Amino acid sequence: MPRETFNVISDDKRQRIYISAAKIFARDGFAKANTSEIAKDANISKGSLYDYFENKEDLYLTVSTHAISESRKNIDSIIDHSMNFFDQLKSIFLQGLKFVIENREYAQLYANISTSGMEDFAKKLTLKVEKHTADYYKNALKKGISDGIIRPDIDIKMVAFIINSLYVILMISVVSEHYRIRLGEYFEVEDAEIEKEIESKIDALVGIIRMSLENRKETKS
Amino acid sequence: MPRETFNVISDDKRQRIYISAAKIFARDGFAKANTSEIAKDANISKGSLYDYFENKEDLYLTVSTHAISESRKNIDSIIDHSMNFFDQLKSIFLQGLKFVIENREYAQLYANISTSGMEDFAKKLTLKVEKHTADYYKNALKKGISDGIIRPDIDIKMVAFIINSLYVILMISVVSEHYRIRLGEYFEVEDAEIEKEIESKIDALVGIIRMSLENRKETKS
Amino acid sequence: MPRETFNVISDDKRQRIYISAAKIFARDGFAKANTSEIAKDANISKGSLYDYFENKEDLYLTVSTHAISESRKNIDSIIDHSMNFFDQLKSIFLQGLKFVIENREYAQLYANISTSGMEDFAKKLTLKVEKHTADYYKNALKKGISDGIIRPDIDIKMVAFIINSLYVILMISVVSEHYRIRLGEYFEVEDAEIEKEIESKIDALVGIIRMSLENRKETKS
Amino acid sequence: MPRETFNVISDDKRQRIYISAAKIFARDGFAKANTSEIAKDANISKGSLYDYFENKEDLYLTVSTHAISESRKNIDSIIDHSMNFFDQLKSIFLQGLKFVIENREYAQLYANISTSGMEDFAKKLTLKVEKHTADYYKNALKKGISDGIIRPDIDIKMVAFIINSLYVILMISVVSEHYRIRLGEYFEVEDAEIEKEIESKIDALVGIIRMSLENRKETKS
DNA sequence: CATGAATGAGCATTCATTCAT
DNA sequence: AATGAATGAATGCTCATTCAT
Repeated sequence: MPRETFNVISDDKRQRIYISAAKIFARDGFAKANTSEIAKDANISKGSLYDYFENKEDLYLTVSTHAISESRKNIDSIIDHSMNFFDQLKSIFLQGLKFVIENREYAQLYANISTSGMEDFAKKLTLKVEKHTADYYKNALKKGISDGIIRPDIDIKMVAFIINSLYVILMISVVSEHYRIRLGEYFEVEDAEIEKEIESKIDALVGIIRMSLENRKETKS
Repeated sequence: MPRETFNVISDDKRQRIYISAAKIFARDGFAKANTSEIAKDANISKGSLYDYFENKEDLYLTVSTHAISESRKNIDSIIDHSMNFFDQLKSIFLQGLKFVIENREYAQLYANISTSGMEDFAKKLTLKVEKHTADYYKNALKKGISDGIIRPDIDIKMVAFIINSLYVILMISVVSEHYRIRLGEYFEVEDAEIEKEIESKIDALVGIIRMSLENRKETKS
Repeated sequence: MPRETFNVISDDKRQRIYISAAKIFARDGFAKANTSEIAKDANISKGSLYDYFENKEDLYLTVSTHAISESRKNIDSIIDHSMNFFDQLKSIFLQGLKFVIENREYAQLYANISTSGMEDFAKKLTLKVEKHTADYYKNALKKGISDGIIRPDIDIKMVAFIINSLYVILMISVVSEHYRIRLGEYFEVEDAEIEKEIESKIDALVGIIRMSLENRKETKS
Repeated sequence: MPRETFNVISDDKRQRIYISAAKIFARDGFAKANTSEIAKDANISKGSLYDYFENKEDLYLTVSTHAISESRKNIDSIIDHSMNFFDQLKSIFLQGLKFVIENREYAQLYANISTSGMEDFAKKLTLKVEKHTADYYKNALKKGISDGIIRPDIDIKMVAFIINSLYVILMISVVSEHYRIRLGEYFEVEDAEIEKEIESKIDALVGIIRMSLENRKETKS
């Protein structure tokens, strides 16, 4: 929904806008964020911002969509469908963690969509994000079953939901103060160690998932 | 942190303030919420609001703390430590769902703590909420192990974290537009059916958890 | 349409607002007028202005309605229905002129309603102003006819329209630069003498009207 | 005052600018009108507009002058100085009405000059418009007197002023919401019938003027 | 000559907070 | 203790005008 002009400007300028808007929206949330500050931070004028976007909401939606799209591209780029499902999972969790650490604002923008007052944004953004991921998990599970490495009696929808829920919570635990503190409490680690802790626990987490899903007959044979 | 006067006023007035503030903060989020509207909705004057609370943040903190405390009391009241762990889990999930449906605002207030701009609130609120829950799960798991119904080789912290994460996501999926849409996509149901869907899936979810944790030797014997 | 609060404040403050708003709206027109300047000029805060009025339009409408109502009250107060119609006319024109000179802003507010972009205001204001005046003229003319001093064959509606049109143009000629220059050109006088010129010509104008309307039979008899 | 470039461009482009600017200034008034919209409507760039005109005011002045000049040319073209004065009057009113109906924007531009905030414009525009008309009426009246068809005892300046005032009000009553409503109230007709009503009343209006001015001796003889 | 992206002063309106009554 | 009028900083957005291309 950004105006035509936004697609015409230099890549550099467009990037600065993405970065500044992501940073400030991520830090302050939609309502508190200040469009003037975003313009100043991106080193453009307020007027230009409104040449590129219809209004604050349009800017927010655009930058959030961009953030989500980048996150997805990042994950998609490392998925190897020929890999064993559980190895894929591990790659996804590790790569996701890496991306979130390097792009905290993007994860925060994602987290904010679930907030009060963001219902309109959720209606416009959520489906396009989640459907892709849900479909991936469901298909990968089906394939795992037909490949004989996953138990055929699982509830695919439920398992997909559970796996992605754990992914979401882990990633948000990097960028949200609340979830950081919560994770620190569960794992009994200091704030500064959260990222390392998460990374070190991914193996174990995928192990638990594997233990629940793996086809035992397969294992025995 | 509310002023002393807040504890002196009639229970009815205090309740009205809790209800109105919860409703409006839950609907709009902290930044967008309007203190005048809260005062009007609670049928008190703006001046009184500022007699009871230092500022908007104090009001928010107070009402959120109240909401979280109510949620906890509700869960605690139905926990029966003598029950089988998995049955306790099922009770907790069902009771939590019921409470969230009846007190959507409370769950929304909880969800909002994880938002951008709420870091200060998280620092003040999160620990007191999560520690209690984390401790419960860890102790219950330990007891399950010593009772022989839970495999002794599990990572207690991790399992506690996973179980509560699923609880949190399920509850937030009732009240957050984003998570509702997401859950609808995973389970392939319409928005209107979300609550029923969650309720109907709790059995299966606890079943999966049980399958992963249950002590097989015990089962075999 | 002003808010309740506007009726509650001190008369002095209310007057200051009327005066400042009338002055600035009259000087700049609706679009160019600055609400901050009005507040400052009235010695109140911007916030208060918006406590009293919903928005700029509401303020404009309120102050214009007040201006028109004052103008009318002023004329009504000197109309003596027992007087000869032509003498009434003369009183009205003279009194109107005096009021306009002393309350230029009020006349300017009236003049502005006819401007481009003021259609919405006209729809809300015009009828209530003009109906009263139109009715007065029509009734006074009817009475003049039945009293035998006005020719019975006149087109009452047309004559009422003509008389009021001349009144309107004369009054606006005091306050509108355009109409001042125009009147100066017709009467061949300098700008500084406009008011005196108008006053001195009222006799002649009413004389012309009388000449057109007076019942000649009556005169002859 | 437009820049030289404005006289160099194609007639078509110049016309488009006149039409678009007249339309938008007439609709919104000077302050509210948007130069970007005018440029877009005229199918030229904003930059070009500022190549042709110094600023918004220059554009306004130029287009208003053009509008007034067109109005005058239109009237002048049908005046037949050899005609009886009252027949000339009738022609002028009828032709003026026709022109206003077909060129509403031009009449609105004229009407707007009398508005608050337009004083500078009035100083630059009014005289050149009104002097021509005032002179015409004064001369025509003098000729009428010397021809013996108009009473020699009239106040020529006053009569010229009155006649033109009625012309002005009638014409503005077509294009100004305020004056339309007002006229509708005096003549007791619906808005949709205003134009027809004015046309049908021109005969009567000129009749009244004739009755006041006509030389009775002439008539009797 | 023409273009339209860029600028930033300017403005209507909101809202947390204070304080006189 | 309660009230709600008063305050003014803050903010989203507009638009006349400029200027590099």
